[in-house]
Amino acid sequence: MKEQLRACILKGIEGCFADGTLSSGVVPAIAIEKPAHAEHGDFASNVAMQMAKQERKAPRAIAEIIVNKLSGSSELIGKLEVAGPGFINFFIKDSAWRKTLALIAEQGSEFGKSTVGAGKKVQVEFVSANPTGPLHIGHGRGAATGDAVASLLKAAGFDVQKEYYINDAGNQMNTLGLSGLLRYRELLGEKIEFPENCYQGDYIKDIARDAIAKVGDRYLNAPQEEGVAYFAKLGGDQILHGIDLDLRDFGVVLDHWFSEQSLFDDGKVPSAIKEMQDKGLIYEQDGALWFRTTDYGDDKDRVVVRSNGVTTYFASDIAYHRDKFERGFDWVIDVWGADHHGYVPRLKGVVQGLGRKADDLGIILVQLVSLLRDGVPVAMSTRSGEFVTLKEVVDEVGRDAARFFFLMRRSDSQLDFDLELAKRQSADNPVYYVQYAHARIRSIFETARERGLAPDFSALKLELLESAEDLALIKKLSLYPEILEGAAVNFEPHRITYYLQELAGEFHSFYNKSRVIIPEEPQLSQARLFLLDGVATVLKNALTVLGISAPERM
RNA sequence: GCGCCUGUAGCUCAGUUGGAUAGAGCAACGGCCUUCUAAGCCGUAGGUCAGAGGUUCGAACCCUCUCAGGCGUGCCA
Repeated sequence: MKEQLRACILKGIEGCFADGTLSSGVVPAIAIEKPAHAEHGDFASNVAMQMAKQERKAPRAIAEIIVNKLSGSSELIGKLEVAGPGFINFFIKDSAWRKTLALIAEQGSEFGKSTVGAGKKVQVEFVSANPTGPLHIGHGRGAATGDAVASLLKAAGFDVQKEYYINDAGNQMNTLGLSGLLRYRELLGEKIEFPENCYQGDYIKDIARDAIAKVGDRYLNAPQEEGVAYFAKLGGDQILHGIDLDLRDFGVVLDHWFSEQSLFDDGKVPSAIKEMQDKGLIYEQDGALWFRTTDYGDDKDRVVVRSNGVTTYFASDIAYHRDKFERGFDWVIDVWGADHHGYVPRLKGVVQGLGRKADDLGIILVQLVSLLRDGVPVAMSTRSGEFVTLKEVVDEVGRDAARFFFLMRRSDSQLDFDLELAKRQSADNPVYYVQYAHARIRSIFETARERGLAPDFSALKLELLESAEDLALIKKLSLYPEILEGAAVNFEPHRITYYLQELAGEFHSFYNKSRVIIPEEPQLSQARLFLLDGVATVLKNALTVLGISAPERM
């Protein structure tokens, strides 16, 4: 709708140049916005104000000229006004709005999707939690965000792959192995002082028990290194498997799992370091190798290989991101916890060092989640192992509510997640509010059928949809495509949750004011059924893109 | 110290990338079910957009400074 209008205005201005009513010949970028107040029309543009300088005329005068040119020139525009300091207000004809409904019916689940992505290859990497413990609620927000962004980008026409990076190569794996080994020895009767820096959670004991079942006491008296290696492998595999299951229960299915260790096995870490050395981006000092991240705006250079010869996590990251681009991705997106924000400059530096643009790497920072129960904070401490896991949350509130709540806020603002609110089945709870709208519509169709009013959209009289409520709903529906696209390219799934609440609200208002099944007015009934079918389609499309179900009945 | 993020109604948050009289939900108060799902709707009230300057026709949004909170600042991951 906006685009059509934009083309219209452009044609009008060019027309003015052609007949001499305007003279500068310079057309500014035409901004079209949706005014905050209905009396300012469906859309408004400030082109006249933008042209004022070049034209050497008062904005309102320019606006008048354009309005004269435009009036009657399009079947889109019903009424035009010059207002305020020089705005042009556009009132779109109702008939033009109603065309959205036909479009929705025609496109169905495709409605809202676009092709801006043009098939560009994008990778979204998210969660990527260390395989040293189960996913907690913070990972849940990252998972919901990454998954939603991936599916938004897909809807915007990108070719998207979802990847999980497994940090299976650092110190933490030794710690995991040691934790397992100690619990194992403890279970076999040894008295153990369990170190504070080991993983405290009970899942470690489960791993130890599993080991006893598998290998008995084989590692009781074996050299410690062997035991640590064994438990690192066993624990890592089991925990990773559990993570995959938890994610699947949450509705998240990764396309690819990438092992950090494989970078070493395939020699990709040294070759990446060599490339950077050859480019002069890595230098030696104090026996260590440093990457010149300060060339790219970082506070200080960063160590890649320590003086003891061991590579850092950063070295793996260089190799990993180099590998991503070598796999042919045009655009690489990382979803991180906001506590990693300090890594942004150095990784942007790496990407540029690889000969890419800084923007070829997109980074989404996901802020902390505070868990509440009826407004009271739930105590959480990762150190003691008393964290709340994603699985516990999903089991308690359900997948749909959990996903919706995680996506309700901008990812870089902190999130309060109230378990009791998420479970509540009332208007307080936005998930149910939205889903209820969908179920309600389906229920109306059910009732219509029972009463012998079979939907028949072959001879529609859409002009009967003329009430304020009818049109408000239609206008809200026609907004969906641009909302979807904006949410995708800005990595902002919360725009969809807000839109859903607005659309559901518009529907509930409609419902309380308008009747759909009216025996004495079959044509209006059919038109309204057609309208509601469109509402249900858009509700479902938007819920689906967030990975949330649209129930038929509640 | 330096860097990043945040500061909008009592609470939780939006604000279409600089537009017209700053919005929604919750909480509060008052109404609406013999009618297609009350898991719903309507109304009332609520604001120094942290503060101070600046940029311009126009600022919650851009620039500078100040204040408050969070995070980061390792040859850990």
